[in-house]
Amino acid sequence: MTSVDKPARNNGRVRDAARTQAEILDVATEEFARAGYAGARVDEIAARTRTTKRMIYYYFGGKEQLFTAVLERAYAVIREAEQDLDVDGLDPVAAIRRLCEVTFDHHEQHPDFIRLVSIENIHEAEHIISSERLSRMGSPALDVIGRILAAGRSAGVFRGDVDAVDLHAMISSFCFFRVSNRYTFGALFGHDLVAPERREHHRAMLCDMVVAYLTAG
Amino acid sequence: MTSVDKPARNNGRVRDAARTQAEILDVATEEFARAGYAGARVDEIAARTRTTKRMIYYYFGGKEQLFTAVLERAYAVIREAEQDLDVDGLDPVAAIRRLCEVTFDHHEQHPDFIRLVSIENIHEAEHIISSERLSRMGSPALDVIGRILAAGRSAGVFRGDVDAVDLHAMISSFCFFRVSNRYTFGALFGHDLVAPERREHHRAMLCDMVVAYLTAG
DNA sequence: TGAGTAACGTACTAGTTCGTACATTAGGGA
DNA sequence: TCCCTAATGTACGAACTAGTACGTTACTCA
Repeated sequence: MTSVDKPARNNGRVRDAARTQAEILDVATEEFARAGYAGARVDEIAARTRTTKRMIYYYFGGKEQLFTAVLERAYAVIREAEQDLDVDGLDPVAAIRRLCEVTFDHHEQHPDFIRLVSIENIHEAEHIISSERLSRMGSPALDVIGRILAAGRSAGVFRGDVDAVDLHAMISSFCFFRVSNRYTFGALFGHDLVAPERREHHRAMLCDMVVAYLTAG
Repeated sequence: MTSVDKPARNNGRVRDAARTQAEILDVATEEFARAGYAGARVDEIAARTRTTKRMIYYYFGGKEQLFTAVLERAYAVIREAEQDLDVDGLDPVAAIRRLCEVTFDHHEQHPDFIRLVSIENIHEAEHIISSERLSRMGSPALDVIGRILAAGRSAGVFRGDVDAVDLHAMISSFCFFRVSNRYTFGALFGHDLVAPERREHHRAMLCDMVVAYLTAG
C-alpha cells in the first residue's frame, strides 16, 4: 500500500497544449467527416485521442465550437494550397486548363474536406456564417480565375459573358460531385466515379468542357 | 362520472392506413432533409404527424427503415419524372439541350431530394445498397442520354469518346451543386447560386457548355 | 350481429450523450 | 526553491432518444 503503482504519468508524454489541440482537431475532422455533425460523438473523438473529453471542452468549449474549429482549419488548408497556384506565363487556354487540373486534383486529395462541406451545407452554413475567421477568408482561386478570364477576353479567345464566380462554381461542381456523390452514384449506376482508370479521362473531360465553352463563339 | 367526456374520437378522422403512412413519409422527408439522418428525431416526426410514434414503428419498423422508405419514395418520384422526358423528333443538339434544361429544372424543384442524396452519401449509400427496390431502379435519363449520344455520333456532330454515364454525371454535377452547396458558397463568396435573376444564365451556361464540349472537334 | 383483426394511443424504459464539478499535476518564473 | 497557474484526469449527472409493453377502438366479414 505504499505509493508504488502511481498512474503511469501520462504515458511518458509531457504536457503540450498545441499538440493536444492539434490531435483533437485531427481526430474530430475524421469523426465529423465520417458521421456528420449530429452523428459524431464527443466521447468517440476523445477516446481516439491521447487525452480526455475534458480537454475538448477546455480548449474548444463544446461540440459546436469544435466543429467550427475543424471547418476553419480545413478551409485554411485549402486556401493555402490555392495560393501556390501559379499560372503566370501561360496563355489563357493553358492557364484555365491548369486551373481545372489543380482544382480536380485538390478535390480528389481531400475527400474529408468535401464531406465536411456537404455536412455544413446540410446545416445551411451556420458555422461559417458565425465564424469571424471563415467569413473573412477570401479565395485566391477566384482572383486567379478573374485574371485568366480578363486576359482571355482581351486576347479575343474567350467569350465575354462569363462571371468568375459562376465559372468557379461550374468547375468546382464536377470536381466536388465526383467525390461527394460517388456512393449513391456507384450504388445506382454501378459506375465508380473515382475509379483510378477513369481519372485521366474525367480530368481531360473537365478541361475540354471548360475550354470548349469559353472559346465557343 | 358518467361516460360523458369520451376522448374526442380521433379528431374526427377515420382510420386510413395508406393516408397515415403517406403522412409519416411526408413529414419524415422534411425532417431527415432538414437535420440529417442522425440529427432527425423520431419523436419530432411523430409530433408533426396526426398520429403517434407508435405508428412509425408499426408501419416501418424503425428509424433506419423509415429513412430507407423516404429515400425509395423520393427516388421513385424522380424516376417517374424522367420517364416523361420526351426528345423524340429533336435533332441531337436540341435534344441534349432539352435534357440539360429538364435536369436543371428538376434539381431546382426538389431541394429536399438533393439534401437526402447528400445525406445518403455521407452514409456511403448504405440504405440504397440494402434496399432491393432502389438497387433494381434503373434510370430512364441514362437511356435517353445514350440514345441522344448515339444519334449525334452517327450524324457526325458529336465526338465519339463520351460515355453516357460520365455525361450524366457532368450534367448532374452542376445542377446538383447549385442547390446542394448554395449555403457554403453563398456564405463564402457572397453569391447566391440559386438567385432567380441568375437562373436563366446558369441554365444557358450548362447547355452551352455541354453542347460546346460534345461538338468540339 | 358479433367476433376477430388491423389500426391506433399511452406510458414507460434502457441506454446513450453532452456537458461539468471536483481533484490533481507539471513546469516556469519570482 | 516554492508557488501559481495552465494543463490534465476522473467520475458523475441531467436530459434526451430510440424503441417497446400493454391496452383500446374502429372496421369488416362470416
